[in-house]
Amino acid sequence: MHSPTELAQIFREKQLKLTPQRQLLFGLLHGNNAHPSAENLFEVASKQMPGISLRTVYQTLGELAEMGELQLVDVGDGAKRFDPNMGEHHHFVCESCGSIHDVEISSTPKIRGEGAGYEVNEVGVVFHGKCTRCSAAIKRSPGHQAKKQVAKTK
Amino acid sequence: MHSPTELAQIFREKQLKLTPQRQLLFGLLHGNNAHPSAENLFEVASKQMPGISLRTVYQTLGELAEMGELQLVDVGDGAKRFDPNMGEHHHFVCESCGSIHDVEISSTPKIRGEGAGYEVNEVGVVFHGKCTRCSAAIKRSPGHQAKKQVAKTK
DNA sequence: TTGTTAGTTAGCAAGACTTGCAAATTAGGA
DNA sequence: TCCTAATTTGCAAGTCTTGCTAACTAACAA
Repeated sequence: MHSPTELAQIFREKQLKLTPQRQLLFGLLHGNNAHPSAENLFEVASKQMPGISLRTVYQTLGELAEMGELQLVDVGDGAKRFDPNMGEHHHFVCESCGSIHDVEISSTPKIRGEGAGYEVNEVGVVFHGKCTRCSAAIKRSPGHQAKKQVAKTK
Repeated sequence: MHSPTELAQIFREKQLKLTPQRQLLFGLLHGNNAHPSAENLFEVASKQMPGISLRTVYQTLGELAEMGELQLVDVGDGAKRFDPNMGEHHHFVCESCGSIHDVEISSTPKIRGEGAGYEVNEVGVVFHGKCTRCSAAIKRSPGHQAKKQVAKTK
């Protein structure tokens, strides 16, 4: 996604208003590689701007996604995640702490037997496993699990 | 997933009862490659057994999934899909009609730069595009889209 | 065939995540 | 400073799923 400054420019050109809520969110999202959900962002935003509405967060995220500034990531835990990294990449989901990491893959998989005739526009790859931190934590203290960080009971 | 007969055997061994509801669902799922949602199955089941509860469908699907008889597929359209095909395979989602197809891939993608040290347990690959039928339909009548089959407004 | 009981089903309420709607605000130009 | 279209809010409502519990029944013994 573009920088907050560039986004301001883009919004101005589109006759969209540069509200404090939007500016705050631009800042929170820029360079954010934590793959936050709308709720996550709302919590953080609320600290800097008490009173901001969750509805506004959803609204803004939706607009940015529609403008191609954000990528929606769905790891099947119930809530959609927003990723400002628009470069081609895939995701690793830690089944222990729930964290999501951007990863690159050696080569994009292809459907075997092209006879199928599918017209592929996009390929999504999601790895599930244990992240470096959790994997190490388990080795350190067998029998114990790292605490959930982004835990979701879904 | 095992055949209805085999499942009956497995359930018996586990002291689980062979209710008509379960037997009906075993039959509806066996060999089903349509990737139905709980609601989908409920609709079909209701025709053969009016009065069956959606709650029961969820319950049974959950049990089968837990027993490793079903695979949960999430294509991000809101509802979980159930796939009795437990063999290693991936999915193609038609963005035109919403249908989901099982596909095999030429080679499982790997995370680039193993230095990351992730412990991968599972890799999910989802292709998005147009299925053979929809792709052909578009060529036949430009400007028109095939009707949604498994449409979801999510 | 009947009785017993642990396992099941059916309903309904409730929870999580989103979105639609309408009234109240406000950014930004005149 | 004034105006107006764009925004923000709060709340209701919708979708998918699960928790809870009373009523029911498959499975087995007598």
